[in-house]
Amino acid sequence: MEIQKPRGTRDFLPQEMARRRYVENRMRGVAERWGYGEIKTPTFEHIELFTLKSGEAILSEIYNFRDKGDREIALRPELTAPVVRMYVEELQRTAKPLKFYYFDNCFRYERPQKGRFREFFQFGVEIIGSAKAEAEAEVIALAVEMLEMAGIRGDLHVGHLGIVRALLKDLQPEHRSKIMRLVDKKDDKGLEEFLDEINAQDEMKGKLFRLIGLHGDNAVHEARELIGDIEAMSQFEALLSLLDVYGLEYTVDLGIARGLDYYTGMVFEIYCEGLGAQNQVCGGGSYGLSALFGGEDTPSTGYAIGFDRVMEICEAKPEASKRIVVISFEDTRKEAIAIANKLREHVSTYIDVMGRKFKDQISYANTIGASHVVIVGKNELDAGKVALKDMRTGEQELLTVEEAVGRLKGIKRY
RNA sequence: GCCUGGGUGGGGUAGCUGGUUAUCCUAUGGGACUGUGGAUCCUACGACUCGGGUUCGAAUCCCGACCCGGGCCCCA
Repeated sequence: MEIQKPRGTRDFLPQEMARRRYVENRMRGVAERWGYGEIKTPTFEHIELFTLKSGEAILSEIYNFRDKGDREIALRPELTAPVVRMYVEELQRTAKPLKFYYFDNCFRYERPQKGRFREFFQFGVEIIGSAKAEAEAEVIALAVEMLEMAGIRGDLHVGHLGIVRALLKDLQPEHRSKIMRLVDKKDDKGLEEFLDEINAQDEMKGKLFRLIGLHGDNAVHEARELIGDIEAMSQFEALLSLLDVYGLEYTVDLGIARGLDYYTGMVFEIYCEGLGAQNQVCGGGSYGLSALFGGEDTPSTGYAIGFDRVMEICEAKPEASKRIVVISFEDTRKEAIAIANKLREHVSTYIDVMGRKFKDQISYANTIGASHVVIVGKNELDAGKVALKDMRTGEQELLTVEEAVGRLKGIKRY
């Protein structure tokens, strides 16, 4: 019986890895230019980290196990919780704001689908220590630019939980959470039923439905009329005006909600075409998690990009690197290896390891798409030179190794 | 966890109203052409996802598992 990879995991071959690294590096470049520093956290954590954040319900979708020391361990299903844990554990007394980015694999026990795997990759950033609209706007702008660098233009939707929450402030906390979940699901019918069930006032009901239905240019003004002059409203307006400064296009959507209480205000999502049911490539918002993990309250904001979904739709193609193949004969193998080693200081160089004959070596060079071939034969060596052959034109010339290196270094990639 | 479509060599396929040795293309290894590539020829390798059942006989029909795709649920 042949062993297969576990369900929902993937192998990446060199061609695909080249694409992934290319996009990854472009995203890294953006993060670095914006002054964010890379961090790395463990692949596994104590399971409480994730149940504290998301509740016991996530256990069914988590890879967990008991280790030999009888600790309950989980493979990380996301990276925000580990980052905040790291902050609480060792960085609370450092200058704010802290700006981090990460790119790593995460694990969730879910049914695989298009754009959904059991091992998947997230590229994310967190900015820790600021509750200001400036931080929120920066994070959103950074997300958009990162996606643009990957060649992706999505639909940006921005909302603010504080506005809907203010409307619900007199309700019991459990009722509020339940309502936020229903809003997030866009389950209007369920929402209506639940509101009836708890005997919500008609006035509030009406306002709630109007709020979450607001979209587009006038959404903010209408929201202000509905809800009045509250702090969340002002901050949201401040945020939107900053998004204008960044030149971003966005849709106001107060229907973006989160059932979980640690979200503090701004939330945003970016959607793309071509992904089927998993059309969200990026999600983020402002949150307060550190108190939950035993630290001081620290406002933060961040996002995570679904890297695999980005790769699914992006057309970015790295330039193919040039490849050189050194070709030799039975009586010049050793000299050829030495020459190949010199070429390797400057260009990607192959040499036969199959004991192939001359003609088959050229044939192999052809099938792997070598741009040039360096022929090391007795005739050439006697003249102190090698033959450099351009595989595209077929032209060939006698050069010293140094001359050949110079020639190859000057060649543009293609 | 639910609904739905599908699994034939490494890749792509024919066969699938049961009946010889499972078809073809491609890729790969070796060889021929004995220091100049994509060709040609020879040769090798290599599959019915797995397990039950029906049958004289199953790639083909039935059931289950596994895997892949699409949609739900979830989306921290």
